[in-house]
Amino acid sequence: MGRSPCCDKNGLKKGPWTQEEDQKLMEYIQLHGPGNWRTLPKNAGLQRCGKSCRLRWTNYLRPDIKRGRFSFEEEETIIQLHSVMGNKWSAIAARLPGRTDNEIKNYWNTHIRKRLIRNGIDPVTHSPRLDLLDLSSILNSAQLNLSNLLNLQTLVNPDVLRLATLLASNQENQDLFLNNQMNSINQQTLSQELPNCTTSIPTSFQNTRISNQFFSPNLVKTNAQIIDESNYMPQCIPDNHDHAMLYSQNDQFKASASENSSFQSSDIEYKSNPAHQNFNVDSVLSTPMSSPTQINSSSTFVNSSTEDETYCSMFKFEIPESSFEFDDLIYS
DNA sequence: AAAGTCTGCAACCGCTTTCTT
DNA sequence: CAAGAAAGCGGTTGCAGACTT
Repeated sequence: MGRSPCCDKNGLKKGPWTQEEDQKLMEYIQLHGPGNWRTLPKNAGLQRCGKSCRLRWTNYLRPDIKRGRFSFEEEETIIQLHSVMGNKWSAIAARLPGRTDNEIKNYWNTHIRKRLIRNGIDPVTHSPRLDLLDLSSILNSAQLNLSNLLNLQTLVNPDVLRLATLLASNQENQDLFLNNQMNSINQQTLSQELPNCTTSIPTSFQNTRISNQFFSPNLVKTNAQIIDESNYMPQCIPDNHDHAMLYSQNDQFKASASENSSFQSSDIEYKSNPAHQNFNVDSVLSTPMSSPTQINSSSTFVNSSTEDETYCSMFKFEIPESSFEFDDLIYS
């Protein structure tokens, strides 16, 4: 069947609306209400097609539209809903009173999407972009070298062995390995350990798991600065023994930690999200820096805000000496 | 200061879904 | 039930203003 565009007719105006046109449209709708868009332009004295009038009304002139910058809460809602619904802008807009689907779509494309990409998060899947992972530091490790892997083949996780065969291979294979490694550790090694999060668990895997399972409903977000910029990238395996990074697979949290913490409690500002019911930063900040900090669902904080719109949340914790042993990769 | 480039967003396009006759 | 119109929807475009060179 197909329909020709409603604005194809000669004489109908296109492009930005003038104040006079807006006024005519609003006055008409105030008198007659919205709807019947086909006849509306003629009756209202507008040289526009009905569709153009409808869009102008629904996206701009409607009295219940909230204008202005999106709040943190709105942005969090958009990200969370998008992770579930994808590009269903109207469905997302239905849960954000006063915001139109067009506005949310624009905001996503111009702000949120870019920020997620910048932070190493795939805006489509809301997962970390493992293609950005740099394996070089891992592979240069004395404990994680090729000979070790091959010598221990009877003990280690089969996925680790796969690494040995993939060392000279391409990035895609490396990604595959890491995905498998993460999944197997998440689902098998850690299943009995959580939610206590003992420090015997390889820290990076431990927190990847935690953030997904326990923190995602309680998003805390603020302007934040990464402590160690050089290490701010999606990374699941500690790059050395006293520093590790973590992030969640759905952009709910990102964090980094260092045994030689470069920040002190007094340096940290934090904001709590009202939606985060169990937020309790004091318990973390009161924990002596020298003692291991156990992570639990009520222990989060964020670094001080910066000019940059790099949003992230951070967990502070310490990694015990030599916590990341090669044995950590062995099935328990 | 001028030209070029980037960014944000309103508006449009065309396809799909829903409604009306 | 079918056909056509209206409305809904998501992707894309174009332009004004901001920013950079």
